[in-house]
Amino acid sequence: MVAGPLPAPTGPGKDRLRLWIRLLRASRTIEAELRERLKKDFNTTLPRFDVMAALYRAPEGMLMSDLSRFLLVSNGNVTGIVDRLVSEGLVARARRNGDRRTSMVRLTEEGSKAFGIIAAAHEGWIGELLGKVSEDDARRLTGMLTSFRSNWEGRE
Amino acid sequence: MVAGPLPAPTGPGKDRLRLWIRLLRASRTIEAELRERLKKDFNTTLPRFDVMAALYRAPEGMLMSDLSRFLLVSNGNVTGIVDRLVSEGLVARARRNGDRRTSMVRLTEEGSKAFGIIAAAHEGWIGELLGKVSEDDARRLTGMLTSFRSNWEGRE
DNA sequence: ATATGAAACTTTAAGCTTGAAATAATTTGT
DNA sequence: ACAAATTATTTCAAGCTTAAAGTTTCATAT
Repeated sequence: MVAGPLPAPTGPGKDRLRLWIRLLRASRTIEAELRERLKKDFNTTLPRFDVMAALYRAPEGMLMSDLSRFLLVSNGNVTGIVDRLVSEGLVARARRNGDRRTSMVRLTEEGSKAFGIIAAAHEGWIGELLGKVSEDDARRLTGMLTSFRSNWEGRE
Repeated sequence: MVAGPLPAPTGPGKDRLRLWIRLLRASRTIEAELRERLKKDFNTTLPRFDVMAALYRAPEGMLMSDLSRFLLVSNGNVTGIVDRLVSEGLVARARRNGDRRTSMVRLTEEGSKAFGIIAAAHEGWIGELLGKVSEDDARRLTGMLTSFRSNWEGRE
């Protein structure tokens, strides 16, 4: 996937292939940097951060399946990450009266406080890592990616 | 990381944060689709495909550390993936005369043939998945991401 | 009421991923 | 020549990830 810059293929379809390779390399590069900083500065991981970010935006809580859908990862995956966050006291599962299959997952007070601090650092990092992208280009790129997403969501 | 579309934050730095979120969601969406197709159609995985793609471009072979650097993953990671490819007969390690710490890793004949077939399908998939992105936007986006990369490489 | 099926979640097995520690071979400084 | 540092790689432990199978609970249709 992360194929290379050297031979510069040409021909129909190659432009999109090249775009994909660049996209993937850019996101992997940034992801790797974020992982490292999350580990060094806050002793946490990207998946944990992702889950906490989702929950932070949903004070009333989320179902496991909501988290899974929102984060684009499998059910079983979320189970493990939430288990660890619970054991660290950052997240709580609350059984519901209505449906005993489900539980509302939400940040604890401690989790919310911790996330606030990490999120502030995170936003600063992104500003730094993407600093060379002009505000203008950032908006334009975002627009293109958004239209990609809406096209995509018509699928499946 | 994969934070959401809903509240649409505003303020300085938010444009870049939003860009990053879109970038990550786009690449995860495409990656997930590719994984699934690689599994279903060829019973292989994205990491294996990545390694084979790198080796395909280097008929003379690559060192483990070259692979690691090129693919942006850790050393130990490459060891495992290559081990599995070797056990499947798709890749071979060749001890070198000069430096007995290293070995040249290359595709076997079988591996090269297999990769050719998979790569053709892969290129078709990308064309399909990114089909809604105009050639023009594709080139522009690629350009922006390329300049991001060159800025980045000045770091560390 | 009760079987049938669907939904929400967890568990499992296999593989991916990292950072750190361990091994082995080469290079460098003296 | 030889100790020390460096380089290339593997091993290890912990955690992430998926798809598939299993469990429990709920909804629906007789």
